[in-house]
Amino acid sequence: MAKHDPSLDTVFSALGDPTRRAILERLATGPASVSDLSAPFAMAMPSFMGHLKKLEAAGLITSDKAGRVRTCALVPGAFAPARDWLSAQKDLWNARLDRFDAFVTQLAKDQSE
Amino acid sequence: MAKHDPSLDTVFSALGDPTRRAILERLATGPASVSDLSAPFAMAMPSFMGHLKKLEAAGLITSDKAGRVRTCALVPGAFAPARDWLSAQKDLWNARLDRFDAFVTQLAKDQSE
DNA sequence: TGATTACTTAGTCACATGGCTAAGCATGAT
DNA sequence: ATCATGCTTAGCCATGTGACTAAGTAATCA
Repeated sequence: MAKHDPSLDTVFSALGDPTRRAILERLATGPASVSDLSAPFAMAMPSFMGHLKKLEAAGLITSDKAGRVRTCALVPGAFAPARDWLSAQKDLWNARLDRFDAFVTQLAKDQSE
Repeated sequence: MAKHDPSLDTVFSALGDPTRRAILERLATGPASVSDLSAPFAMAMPSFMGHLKKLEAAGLITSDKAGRVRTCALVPGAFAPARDWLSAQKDLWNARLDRFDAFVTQLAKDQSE
């Protein structure tokens, strides 16, 4: 496990906001323009752009401007570091359970001798 | 997928800080007291307690005070909501890929006719 | 009893976050 | 050429975050 992966900071922080998660859920079904994305949200454009900026800074989305329309899309595999950290955490936990189990087993064995 | 799960806010936000992730990694190997946990960090006690408070508020850890020592432990399965959201996101993405694939296949078929 | 330990509370501070309005500026439509 | 659209920039404001010091409290040790 990486000691202090700075990308996890931005990724997890970006995911910690419901607006941003909703944007990602929307983008999972396909690319969309900024105004299309912002339509469901009762929020001024600059505020909304701030969220997109964070998602892009975290590497979760890309955006490209054609004419006056900026189109956003998910970056495939961008969730991997987050998923991996959570998996590694789970593995650590299971390893601990195994050690604990071995300890208890040994204890029982010692007592029966 | 839950529409706006507020617990995801606190969980992901809690994970967005390297100090807090390090605390969780340490706790995955077993429970520890506050001062044991704080030892590796060059940080004043109240600052460190703030992190523990956030982890506990997010439901990721529990703590119990016995005498003057507060012992902290991981809450097993507390990562599940975060893992689930990421999985659901991956599924959405794969569903989109499938649709896209079907679309391309159909397109090729139409052209060949 | 008195000192030490292990938090805990209170208060301060700098900066980040998340929202807003107002105004600017290309691009595309008429 | 003019106007509407789709961002974009700039600036403001309230609140939240993460750090600190200093002082307080309760439990244990000598």
